[in-house]
Amino acid sequence: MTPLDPGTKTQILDVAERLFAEQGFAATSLRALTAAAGVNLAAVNYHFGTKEALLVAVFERRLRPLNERRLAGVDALMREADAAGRAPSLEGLLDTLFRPVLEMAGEPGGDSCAKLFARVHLETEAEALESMFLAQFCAVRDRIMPALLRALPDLPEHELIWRLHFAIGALAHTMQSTIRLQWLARGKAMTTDREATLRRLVGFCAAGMRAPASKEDR
Amino acid sequence: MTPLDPGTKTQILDVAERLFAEQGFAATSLRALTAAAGVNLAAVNYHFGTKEALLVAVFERRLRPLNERRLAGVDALMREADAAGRAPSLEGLLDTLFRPVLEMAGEPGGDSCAKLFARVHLETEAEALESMFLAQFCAVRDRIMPALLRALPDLPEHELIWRLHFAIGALAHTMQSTIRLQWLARGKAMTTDREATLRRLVGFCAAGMRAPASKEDR
DNA sequence: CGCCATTTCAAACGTTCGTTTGAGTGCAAA
DNA sequence: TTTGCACTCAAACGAACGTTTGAAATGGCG
Repeated sequence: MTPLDPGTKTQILDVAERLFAEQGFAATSLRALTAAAGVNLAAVNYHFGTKEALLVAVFERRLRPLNERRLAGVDALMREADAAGRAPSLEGLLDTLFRPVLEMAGEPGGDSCAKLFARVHLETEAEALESMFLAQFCAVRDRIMPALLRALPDLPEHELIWRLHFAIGALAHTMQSTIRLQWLARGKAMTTDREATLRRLVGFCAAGMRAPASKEDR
Repeated sequence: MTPLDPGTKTQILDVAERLFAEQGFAATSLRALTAAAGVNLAAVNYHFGTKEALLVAVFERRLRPLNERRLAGVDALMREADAAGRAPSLEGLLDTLFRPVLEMAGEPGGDSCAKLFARVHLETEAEALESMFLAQFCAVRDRIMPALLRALPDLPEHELIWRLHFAIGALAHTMQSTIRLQWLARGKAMTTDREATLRRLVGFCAAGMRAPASKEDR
């Protein structure tokens, strides 16, 4: 195994992330996967144990650095805000939450993982996956929620939860694929530049989160 | 088959919609499906042809009346606006777009279909499904887009497309299940009343769509 | 009743699945 | 050179899959 050779394990992870994203977890057979990866069929079970454990490994490889960047971003924004004696900026927090996801989508293979991410975000393919997922995101949630509460001091917490829920939905739907967007545009060319997408997403969600709460819900 | 007996075909549709939503299409076997429905294994192939055709039938049963209600709603709003000589209300249009989905989720079995709907919205399980899907939604898109353009006359069309995309994401994520919301709330009880959810969703998306476009994108 | 079309049924079809096995390979340390 | 270990490989395992088949029910109609 030379430095250029990614190695069997990495090769499996790369192909798995692509095929799982394209066809879904249950619809992707280990035979097709290992054939596409150019490795032996038994290699998956040797290196990862089971197919389900492979799915968990695919996610962990991407999610760990992604959420670390998010946490570091929130911390930096909070330090800045504390130093200046003011609340953190809503746009800054949303940017910190969204940017690592869009940046991951720009890495080689990351676009597949972003799609897969959006998929599994609403599937319960594996129970082991669900627990890993929740563990990964708990830290982000617990760190960003107080920050958002400070950025939006007039918003009741349960309203903020709903709106963050909506914002995550907008992010997930954006990550899923650009096919729906293209369809929505009826063939009209759309710019899918990362910074522009991020700016639009942040702008949309920031405005939505700042909307005055209806008096029935206040 | 008495009037109380839903009949084999309906029974299959009901159970399929539930199981597909809970476990996914590929992960649901026809054996488990027919056993849960209390019908013979061969009944699916007899009544629907293939498993894939069953999935299409599951969707068509729900989507047709849903999109008819949407179209009628947009037409009514446009007639009102034309009669009064003003633009249609953005909140009204979003309500018309979202309400039939939330109402379907309130019907028996409709919650499953809403989940399934959100799932397949980002899966490409079947090619026949994709074409049925697009055909169903083309009419809605082509009818509501000009209405939204009139409600937001200052917004460039490509900006509107992006923002509608985000709004659909928020809707889809809301429909998927309340589990993620509960997790976000860290166990704090959340009201999931339909009208309140609708009001929040409409308010969030209306504010997001009305946000001034950043000068880079104008 | 007897006829016919529709529907149900148990059984089997061939295929593909995830996983296991045991022999074989290459390589670094002893 | 020999031992040990990490890894790869072809082959096979039993189970489960979607689908097909042909016979048995079912029920309305002359």
